[in-house]
Amino acid sequence: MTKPLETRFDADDIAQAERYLAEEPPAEIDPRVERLVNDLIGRIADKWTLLLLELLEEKGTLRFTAIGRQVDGISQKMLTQTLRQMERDGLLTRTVHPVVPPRVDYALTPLGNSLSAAFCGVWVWAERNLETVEAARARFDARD
Amino acid sequence: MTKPLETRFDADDIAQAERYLAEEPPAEIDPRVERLVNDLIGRIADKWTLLLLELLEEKGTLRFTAIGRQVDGISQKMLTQTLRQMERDGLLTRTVHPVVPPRVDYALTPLGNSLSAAFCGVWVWAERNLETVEAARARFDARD
DNA sequence: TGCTATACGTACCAAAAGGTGAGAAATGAC
DNA sequence: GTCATTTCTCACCTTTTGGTACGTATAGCA
Repeated sequence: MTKPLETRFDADDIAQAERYLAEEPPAEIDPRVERLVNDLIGRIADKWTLLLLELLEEKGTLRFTAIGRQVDGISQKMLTQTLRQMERDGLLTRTVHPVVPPRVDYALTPLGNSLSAAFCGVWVWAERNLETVEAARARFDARD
Repeated sequence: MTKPLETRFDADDIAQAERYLAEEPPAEIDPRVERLVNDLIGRIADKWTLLLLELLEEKGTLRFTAIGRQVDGISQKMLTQTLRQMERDGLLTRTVHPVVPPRVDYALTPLGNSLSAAFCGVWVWAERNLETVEAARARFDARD
């Protein structure tokens, strides 16, 4: 996280996340739907996806190399792959400007913004409980 | 998801998630902390961790084989590995009963519960936007 | 005297994920 | 003419991940 949370999540994002949390869940769940949801969770719960989501939420529209420079440790291959996947899932738009050298802009869609907002609580949790987790690990590793 | 969300997240969980969302974020972030948070996110944003978290939140205390039976597709090895990792991170407790045959109970700690609550918004998002994502994929795959 | 049940550890192997480096395509700067 | 620029794709290789199968300990039961 390069900026405080308020830079990345505005009042609307937080309001939407709260609406999600307050909302009535569906009464019964089709096992077929269940499988698809687990599948979807498996897809979006990916390190690079999460980091790109966060970055684009914070910075808005960015081009390929700019993203690469700002996400520490990502290889070009992973960047291309993750962006393509997110585009396929409808999380971001990819705009190719037919100029030379090529210029491609990436930006979150409303769907991408809503996912980012949904993850807001997880980021906050991670920030708040970082030390607790570190301490738990130290304790675990210490006992024999 | 085998049960509606209200089965897994009670009013307290949701209230806590809302408190997270409403809360003031820290003003500035140490790059060292940033690295650790990204690291932590990478660790918990794992398919099996998420599914175990969900299951234990829903069912409470469970023993090893019971978990294995209820999480579709997990191998014994992955189950052991994921449980051990979660225990190390302080997300769950492992209680060995010295009986024969052995009996080991797993249950979430308050920290585990809070993480589960933090993921509440993501589950809701996945449920609500499943069809949107599927449609986006179909559209993406269709255009040559 | 086997046989079963439970919760693993471990060794070996296959599959998947990911890194690296080359190349492609077109144009403006030198 | 050639060099850099940008956004990739592709092929090759290494690393990581995960599956399978087998071993272990021990009390109760037939």
